[in-house]
Amino acid sequence: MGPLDAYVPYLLNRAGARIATAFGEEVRPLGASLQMWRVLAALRERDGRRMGDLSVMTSIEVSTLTRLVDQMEKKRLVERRRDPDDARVVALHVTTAGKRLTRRIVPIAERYEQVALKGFAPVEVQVLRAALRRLYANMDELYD
Amino acid sequence: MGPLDAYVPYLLNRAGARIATAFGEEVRPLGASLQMWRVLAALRERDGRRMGDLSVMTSIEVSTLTRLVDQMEKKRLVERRRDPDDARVVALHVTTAGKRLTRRIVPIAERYEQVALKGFAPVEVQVLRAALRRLYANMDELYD
DNA sequence: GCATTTTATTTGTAAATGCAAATAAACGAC
DNA sequence: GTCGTTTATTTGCATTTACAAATAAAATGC
Repeated sequence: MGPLDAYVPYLLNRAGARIATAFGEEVRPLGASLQMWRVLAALRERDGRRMGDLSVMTSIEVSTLTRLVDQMEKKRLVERRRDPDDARVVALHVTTAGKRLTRRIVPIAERYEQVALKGFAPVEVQVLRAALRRLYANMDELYD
Repeated sequence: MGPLDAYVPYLLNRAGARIATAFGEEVRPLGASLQMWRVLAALRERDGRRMGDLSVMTSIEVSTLTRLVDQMEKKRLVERRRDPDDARVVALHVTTAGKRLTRRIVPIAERYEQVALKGFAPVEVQVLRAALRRLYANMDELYD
């Protein structure tokens, strides 16, 4: 193996860690955390997702997610609702306060993406997105 | 903001989390963790790095790193040595056992990169590396 | 050279995390 | 319809993590 800074998993982690830390600091004053934002963002796309699906989407372990959602419920950002058709599943719904907070974070998130991608041509961004999706899908195969 | 799976920080985190988890499971039977590997990899490149530099390189918070190094010392993988010229700094040195473990992990790490990049043309890999470095550097500017 | 500030690491402590076990509901076989 | 199995979520508990304060040594100003 060559130098560390040619090792893709390293570069990936390093870039991800830096964005995550910076973003987390930015949303803390709003009473939110990066992980909370991930949940809100997933629900913004489609409300009423179940815990398990949220766990997959956000890459947050289910047990961690349970406790994170506990906090978010205390803050009245989301609401747990038992699925009437299948009482095992819990669906998460964003409250009005949750939507308000989401609206405040969205522009911050947009700005972060812009900063991260400063100097990238639109094509380059597309290529990067495609590469990251592909990389993720490749790792999938290890789970069979 | 559009769909989540077009949001680069999301794609970045998702891909990174998946590699990290899978890799961590793989090295656990060897008595190592992903974070330990990061330290070993950084020292493989240059032995005797100081704690602060290791923290930056590995994206592990210094206080977390201290405790991680405690464990690694207990396992006799590394050794702390005070710098004789500047008694504030602690330099980390890999032991023989540490080198042995490193040699066992390197092929696993190589395999993981190969799996992650399966189907990528060499040029595409280079473009990805460049993009990730650039993205990291862009985030740098937030720290001024 | 002494006091002040800066730099490097560690420690205290609370919060976040992850695995495994527990709970609870639905499904399937019979 | 009951029993064993699978699926979804939560809880118990030990580990990891991070922020802030503490320690300790060097550099700086005077």
